[in-house]
Amino acid sequence: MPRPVSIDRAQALEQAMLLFWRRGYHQTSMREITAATRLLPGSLYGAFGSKRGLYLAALDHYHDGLQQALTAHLHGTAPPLERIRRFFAELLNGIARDPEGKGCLLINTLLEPPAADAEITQQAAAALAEVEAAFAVALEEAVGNGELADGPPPEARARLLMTGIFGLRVYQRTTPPAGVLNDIVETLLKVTLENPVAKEKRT
Amino acid sequence: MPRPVSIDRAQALEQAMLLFWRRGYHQTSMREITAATRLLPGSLYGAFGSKRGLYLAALDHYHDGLQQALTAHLHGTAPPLERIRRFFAELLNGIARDPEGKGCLLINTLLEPPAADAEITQQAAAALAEVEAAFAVALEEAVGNGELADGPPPEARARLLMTGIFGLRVYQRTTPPAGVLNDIVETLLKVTLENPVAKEKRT
DNA sequence: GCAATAGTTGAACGCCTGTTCAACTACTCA
DNA sequence: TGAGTAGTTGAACAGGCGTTCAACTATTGC
Repeated sequence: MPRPVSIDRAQALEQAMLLFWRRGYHQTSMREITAATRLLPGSLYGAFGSKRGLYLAALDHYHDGLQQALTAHLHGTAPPLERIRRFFAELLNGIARDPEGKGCLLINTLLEPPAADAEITQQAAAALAEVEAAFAVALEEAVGNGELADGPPPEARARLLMTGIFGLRVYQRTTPPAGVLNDIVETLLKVTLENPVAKEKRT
Repeated sequence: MPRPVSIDRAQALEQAMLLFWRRGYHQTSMREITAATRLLPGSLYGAFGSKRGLYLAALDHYHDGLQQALTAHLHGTAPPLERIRRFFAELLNGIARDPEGKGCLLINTLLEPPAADAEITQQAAAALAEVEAAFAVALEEAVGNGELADGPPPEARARLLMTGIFGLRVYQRTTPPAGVLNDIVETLLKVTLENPVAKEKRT
């Protein structure tokens, strides 16, 4: 009986997410979103309820993409340390392919000032915690493997890697000279993953 | 001949800085600033020109405070590694004393979305670069000292420490369980400053 | 005591914001 | 085919924004 939905929710979400990513929550106006999505305010409000609702949905959408990246690079069957290295290589790749310097939407969200909106903060933090958990699993595996010597517990090492990613995203905004970010990752992985008294490396 | 200035520029700057720190640039309105400083728009515009001018001045004001902290903790005469450890201890202290989770104004500035305002970004980045330089000096001294074994060059180690600070500020926003930030710093300092093949530690 | 000077005052400006809603439209089922 | 239904449309709303400026006021040098 009713008129069928004709708006492309997924497409709208993608456009809105890109806008929020580029310009942040408060600096993105609903009018910009209506322009980018070619939707009118009414449709947008019908589909997402409010600007905040749209942001939460955009965060979810970003989260989906992140999970795909995790599956592709961190959950594979390659040796765990190599998977971690690949994940960071992919991260650097992403930064290089991001001349606008958008960074990571989740991290941007956490740092976007008020941090007063508990639900939004919580959602971003939870998504990032998944990455940390994936690191911890891979690290534990690596220790079990003999690939990685004992040292700080996997959780501590995972947190250090996360801190590295977070820090990298801040560093990125200082528009550092080329190569600096790569050097940072190299040093970070060296001190975190190469243990001094390491058992023989597999060649 | 003229009527003398009666507004307290320093006090206004301090209040404005606190507001920007707490709520960010775009979410702080001039009206809030007039309320907090008990100044009227005209006086504020007379003294600082624009909201942007006021923000740049607030950034400078924050920078002054940071330089004092650097002098107090990083430029001392204690052994360099100990100075670095103290600086981080002070950082953790500051975070613990910041229940609002304001973080660091410079880092907040870098992550505040558009990053389009080159001058503002530049000013924040320059202030942070001073900290990095101070780390590098202390690290070089430590290597010269024998306190710190060879390893990654001082610049690389300094960048890693900065990345750690940046990452810590993001972590802080996820409202992690108590002790996690301390653990991160501990691990970070361990892997960065304790070299496996280190020469004898001075006791 | 009186100009001259410049800081102070706060109402007002135009613009932009997130959101609403009554009219309209396209579709389905009987 | 026609009634019913719900998605779509976009003008309009109230309120907030950064900023301005003409009137006012406090001070100083003569």
